[in-house]
Amino acid sequence: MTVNLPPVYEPEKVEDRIYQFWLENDYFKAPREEGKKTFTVVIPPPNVTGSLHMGHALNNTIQDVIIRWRRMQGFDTLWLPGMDHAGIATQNKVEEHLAAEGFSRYDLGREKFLERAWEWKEKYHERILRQLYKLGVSCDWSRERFTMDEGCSQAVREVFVSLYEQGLIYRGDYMINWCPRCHTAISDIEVEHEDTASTLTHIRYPGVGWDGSVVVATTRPETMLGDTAVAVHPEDKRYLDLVGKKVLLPLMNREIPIIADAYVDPAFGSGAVKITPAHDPNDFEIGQRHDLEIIKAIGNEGTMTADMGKYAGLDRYEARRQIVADLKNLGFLEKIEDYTHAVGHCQRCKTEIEPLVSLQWFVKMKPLAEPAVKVVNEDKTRFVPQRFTHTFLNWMENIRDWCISRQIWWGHRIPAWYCSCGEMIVSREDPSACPVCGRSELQQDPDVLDTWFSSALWPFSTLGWPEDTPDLQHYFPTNALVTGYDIISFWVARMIFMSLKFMQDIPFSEVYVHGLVRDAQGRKMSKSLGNGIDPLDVIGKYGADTLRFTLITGQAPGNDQRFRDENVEASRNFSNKIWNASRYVLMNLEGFQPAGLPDVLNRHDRWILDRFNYVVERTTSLLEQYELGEAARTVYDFIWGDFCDWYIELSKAYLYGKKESEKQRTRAVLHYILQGSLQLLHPFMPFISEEIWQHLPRKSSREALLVSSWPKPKSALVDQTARREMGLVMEVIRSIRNLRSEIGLTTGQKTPIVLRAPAKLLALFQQEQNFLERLAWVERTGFLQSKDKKPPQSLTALVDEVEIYLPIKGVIDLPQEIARLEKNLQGVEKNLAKAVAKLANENFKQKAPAAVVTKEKNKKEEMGAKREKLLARLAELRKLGGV
RNA sequence: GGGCGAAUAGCUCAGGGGGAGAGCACCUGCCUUACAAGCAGGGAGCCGUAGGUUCAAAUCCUACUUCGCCCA
Repeated sequence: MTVNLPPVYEPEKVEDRIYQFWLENDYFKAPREEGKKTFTVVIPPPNVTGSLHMGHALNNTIQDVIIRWRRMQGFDTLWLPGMDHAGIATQNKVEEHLAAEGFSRYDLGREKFLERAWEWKEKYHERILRQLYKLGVSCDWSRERFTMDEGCSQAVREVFVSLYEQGLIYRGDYMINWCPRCHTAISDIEVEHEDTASTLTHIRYPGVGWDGSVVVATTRPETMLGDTAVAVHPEDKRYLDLVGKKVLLPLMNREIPIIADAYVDPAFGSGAVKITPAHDPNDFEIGQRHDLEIIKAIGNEGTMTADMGKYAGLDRYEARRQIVADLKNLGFLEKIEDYTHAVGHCQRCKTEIEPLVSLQWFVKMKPLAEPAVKVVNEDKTRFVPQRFTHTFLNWMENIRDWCISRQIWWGHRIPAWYCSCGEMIVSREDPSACPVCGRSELQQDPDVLDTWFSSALWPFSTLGWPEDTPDLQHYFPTNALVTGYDIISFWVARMIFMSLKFMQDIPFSEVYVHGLVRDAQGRKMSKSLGNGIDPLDVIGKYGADTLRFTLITGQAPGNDQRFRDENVEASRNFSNKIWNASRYVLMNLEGFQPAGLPDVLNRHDRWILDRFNYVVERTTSLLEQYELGEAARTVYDFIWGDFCDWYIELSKAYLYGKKESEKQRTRAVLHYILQGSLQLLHPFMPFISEEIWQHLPRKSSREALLVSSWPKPKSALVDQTARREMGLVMEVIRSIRNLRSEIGLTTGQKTPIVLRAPAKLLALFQQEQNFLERLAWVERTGFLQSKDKKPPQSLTALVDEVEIYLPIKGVIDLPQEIARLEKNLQGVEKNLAKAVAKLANENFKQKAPAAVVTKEKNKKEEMGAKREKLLARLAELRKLGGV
């Protein structure tokens, strides 16, 4: 074969073609082979709101690494892709878009608005798909799903109706979080709390039928209009007499009772708190306990309700100003203090949340949460890293009922219908008539379900549930779920309890949790800061492999990472290194027919094979532990540090030499190692590895790298002797290079050296002479037995028992050489002292493992010998210098 | 207030009970026929502070400091 590859890797000429090649051959398609071990991952469906950001790139790269590796390991592998309709987020986007055209969703009406939303979905769906292709992910596109497609919608309806029938979904007036801008209820976890500088307003409520007054403090004076009680702690002596009496609510002139409730913190403020059941979650609960009236002071627009007298219709903030002013004028204002507290904001639009009481649908959480807690406690579903188990359990154990209705249009409409006779029908099929009165004019509930309701079913709805499909039987439960720690409670927790409820099984056995991708300064990437980096830009500039490798090597489980240009360049350089190493091998492989490893291998071959074998074992074990970053670094170190820096350099002596048998043997090993390296590399850098693989001579011409077999460690390749001997040879070469560099020799200026060593080691270096001279720019090597006389006028170095002499023509720079050796000696003495101290300790000798003690003994001997030699050498030099 | 994480070379970070690591940056020398996106060499760190466990602590435990995140 002829090889004509450019000396710089050009990913843009390779990646699209390779992806197309994979697609055309259906390599990503899960084969569903009966009896074969499966490995399933469902994608965290990206929102169809816009385009993918760096977090998606990380998330999908991690999944692809895992999936490609498992596929190569021979699992029946399914990576199921899809996207999420992202209710509020998408609706907001579409509304923004409409606003730019000058109208609102109400101008359009529900049906037309939904058409626009679907158009939006189609557009961004396409866009996201293209981005995923660019990233190189190996999803089974034939099984792609969407949370609002027919099957998923079917699943949603089945779950809703079934939970309703079991009393686990109910409709009721409860405290919810209302976003006045999105005009919808949102669940507790969609509220982001943020510490805000505010004020604490102290208001005096005068007694009714008794002398005196009670002072209450609030951060939200405007809610006082809806107060229906003042509460104190039952054991608070200051107020014992007052419980049961009444106060007059200023401005509204309403008489409200003083009640006792243990919720009240007697140490806070005056120990008395105003109770507004309609506008505070805790007050609401107190209101339930004491059967208090609920008076809505603030309506859905964030303005004061019609019953609020002169304040009716005012914006809540404006009302606050006026109320405070009025209280002051009327003498009810006690004082105003600065105060910092957490204020809830809408996750989507950052508007301040208004707690409101309203009629919504809820999922009763307690019965669903308990089994979920159980499976996690029993390790049936395992979080990696483990500490995220706490996040999950903490949330699950303190869970409140889940508000699932949303007052928007884009999403799964609630399958409840109302008849004018008062009947409510919840049904799997759209009802045509009221079962009670027979009327056919039924109104479907206008609300849609929380987006997370459908994503909670994702691991089984995508496999065909509620139908009992072959895919569902074969691929469920899934194996790994890969996601960011920010959505453990939103998504992971809900999948677990829904799956337990409807599949009677866990949805996945492992949850790999990754962190955020931040900018180079460690800030969160965000639109408002404008510091986001588009993964497509990086791919355009450096290629997808480079982006992937950067993200993976920056990845420590559960931790955030910074995205820095330097790291991207390092990865790009690595891909170029691989490219050029492969070029070298390929150039030397013309006419080569792979036939496995030769029977006779020399020391260099045995060394690199031993190293490779170790790297296979280590990489595999790191992947099993989800230590993807470490795994990638292990492969990097091997390819660059062992294969390129050493084996390829060693191989040149054979390939450029005359012996045909040596050429053949070396070619076989180069081929073997390159082939194996590409396999280890493939999950991380799929494109470049596949591209090179396609140029590599193979037994079968059709085979693609991504369906080749993941290497397995082989005990036959383990070679301690080669490891030890080559370790020594390499160390000696490094020492010679070091000596040469100390005196400023360039690679062109070759020097003779003399090695002095015990006979058995001398033999090793005589065998390696050619390589040593090549790699250390040596022109002549002299060999001396330990008993022979040392050469004069030389620089020296010591490796193990090998003394290295670099003869110097003319005069050595004595002071410099003495300083160098003294520094050397310092290090040796430090290590020697440590070893001696340890060995002098009886406890150490008794309690430390034998291997450690032996090691320490060897160290002591080695360091002792080294010290002797250095001292002798120093004495010599000092004598020469007359010091 | 409760929980979690981070603190290691100038920078960004791995590692993890027994001789301090990488990449980048920096210094020196090299265009050595795979690669200057490269090669060879080098300097550089009481592994946050204080205690404790241990024969042995950068590593495990406790407290503290600083920074960050989550929950109330």
